[in-house]
This record gives sequence, C-alpha cells and structure tokens, in this order.
Amino acid sequence: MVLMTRWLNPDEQQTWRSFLTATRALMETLDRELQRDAGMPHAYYEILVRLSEAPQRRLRMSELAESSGSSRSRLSHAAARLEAAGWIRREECPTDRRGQIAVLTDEGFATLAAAAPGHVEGVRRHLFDALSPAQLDQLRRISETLVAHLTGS
Amino acid sequence: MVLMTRWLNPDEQQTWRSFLTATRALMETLDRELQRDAGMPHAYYEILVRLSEAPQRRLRMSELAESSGSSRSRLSHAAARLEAAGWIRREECPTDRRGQIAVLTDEGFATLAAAAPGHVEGVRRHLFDALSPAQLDQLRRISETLVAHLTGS
DNA sequence: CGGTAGTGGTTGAACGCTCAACAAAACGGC
DNA sequence: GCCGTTTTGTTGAGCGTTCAACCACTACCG
Repeated sequence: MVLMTRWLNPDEQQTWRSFLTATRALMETLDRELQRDAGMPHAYYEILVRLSEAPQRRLRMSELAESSGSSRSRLSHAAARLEAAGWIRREECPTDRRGQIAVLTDEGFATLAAAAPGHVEGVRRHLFDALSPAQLDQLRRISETLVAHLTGS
Repeated sequence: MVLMTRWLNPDEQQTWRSFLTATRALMETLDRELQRDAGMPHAYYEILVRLSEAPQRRLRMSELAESSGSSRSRLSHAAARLEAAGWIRREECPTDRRGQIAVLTDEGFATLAAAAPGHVEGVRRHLFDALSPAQLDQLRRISETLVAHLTGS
C-alpha cells in the first residue's frame, strides 16, 4: 500500500510560508542588530544570558548546552570563542573529571549588561509591539505546544 | 532624558523563550531531515521550490533572491553550488546585460519532486499535526502581521 | 549627449554550525 | 574488580552565511 503524501492545501501553504518568512525575517533582524551593537551572534548572547542566571554564574557545559539550545559541539566551539574574548572561563569539575564548568567573567557580565537593553528593545519593537495582547497569548500557547511536541516525540 | 529599557515581564519572557525554543527546534529538525533525505539545506530547497513555480521554471536572480528570502550574496553562492550539482543553470538576460536568469533543470526538478513528499510530511508532523485548527489560524494571522511589520518598517 | 547615481550580481575572507570521529572518564551488571 | 556501555566534551573538515568591496551595466538629470 502506497502512503500518499498529505500535501498542504492553499490555506496551509499560506500559513507555512508566512510563518517561515516571519521567523526568518525576525531572527535575521535581531541577529544583525546584536552583531552590530554587541559584536556577537544571538547564539552567543543566549549562552551568556543562561550563564548569568545560573547560581554563581557557572554551569556545567552539558547543562549550558541544554539550556541555551545548543548542541554540545556548537557550545564547545562557542566556548572557545567566548573564552578567547574573555567573556567566560572554563574550570575543571571537582566531582566529575570529564566535566568542564563554564564561568561568566565580570567582563562577560559587563558586556552582556551593555548588550541587553538594545536587544530587549529590538525584541519589543519587532515582536511584542507588533502583536496584540491576545495574539501574544496565542503565540505563547502555540510555542509551548510546539516545544512539547518537538521534544516529546 | 534617559530612555529606560522596557524590560520583558515574566509573562513576556516566557512567551519569547518558548517562541525561540520552538522555532529553533522546528527549523533544526526540518533542516536535518532535508539534509539527510535530500542532501540539501532548507534554503536550497526553497530556492528550487520558487524556481519550480515560476513560468518556464526561470527567474531573474534578484527576483529569486527576493522570493526565496535570500540575500543576493547568499543566492549567488547557493546558485554556484546548485549549478555544480546540475540542479539549476544560469543564462544571460536578453534585456539587461547585467542580469542573470536561473533556470531549474530537469534534473533539479526531479530532485525536488523526490524531496518534496518527505519534507511536506515533516512539516505536517512537526507543525500542523501539533496544533489545533484554531491555533493554525492564529499562527497564520500572527505571521502575516509580523511579516507586514518587519518588511514595512 | 555626458556624467553621476543607482542596480544586479559576484567574489573572498571571516565566521559559525554540523557531522562524525575521538579520548577520557563514569557507570552497571555480573 | 572487570569489561562493555554510556556520558562528557573536544576536535577538524566541510559547508553555508555574512559582510564589504567590487565590476559592469543601466537610469536619470542637466
């Protein structure tokens, strides 16, 4: 029995293409702004944010990868750059000799503190200001549903 | 007068982070599937799709960039690869000697035809199947609003 | 016409990401 | 305690994207 493709109908196509265009444009805009104003890509910004929120601004590499939505490899490469920039430092883990602990330096924290207002302003301008409160609520539920669906299966 | 940062409140943070996680996970999943099954990144797939829908399967480079959501540079590099793969061909434009016209080859069309069912299935599984009809309608409106907002300003 | 501004497209360097392979250490069953 | 398995993190190659610089051509305006 041949499994027929469930093609998208015109309405679904429109949804999908608008979604693609919107997310791509939004992310590119924010990434460009962050690169221009803070000299870092959005992925690096997010790594620094998660570190800054952790107790003592330190996290195991694996937890940092998890929470920042990076692969281990990605984080490893990123950490090398962030360390070279003086924004983080890597320490050995006392309880697991395989482990590494990423620590946000004061300089890294200062850089993040300088970058954050502009970035948040960008997020507000390009996303939150564009949508109604009801739409933002819808977007939250949709996103949460998708996250559950994508990480669950 | 100092302009205070309009920080995100906890609800907004939750919305933003879920949105980020969801779109990142969705795009990474689809990209990986496409790379695995069709040997091309999603950006290339989209270029081929737009070409396949154009009259005579041909488009000026600039229009192709516009419609596929690529920068000119990106498309130029991509076109080089797609041409090397035998999926497109570039012709001179008769009315503008600066111009180039990208043409989808039969081989390119066949590759696209082979890749499409799997990709559409992925989009359905990871996005459409996860959301209710009402949510999909909301997502369409939200996306359209964002596109208008991002391209308008 | 002639010059200047704008457009179309390409290029190369720098950079970030993915993937697969790898080393080192921890775990788990027996 | 030992051996296979799993986990942690890194590495290098290959690839795609960005950015800025650039050339060739067109369009506009006096």
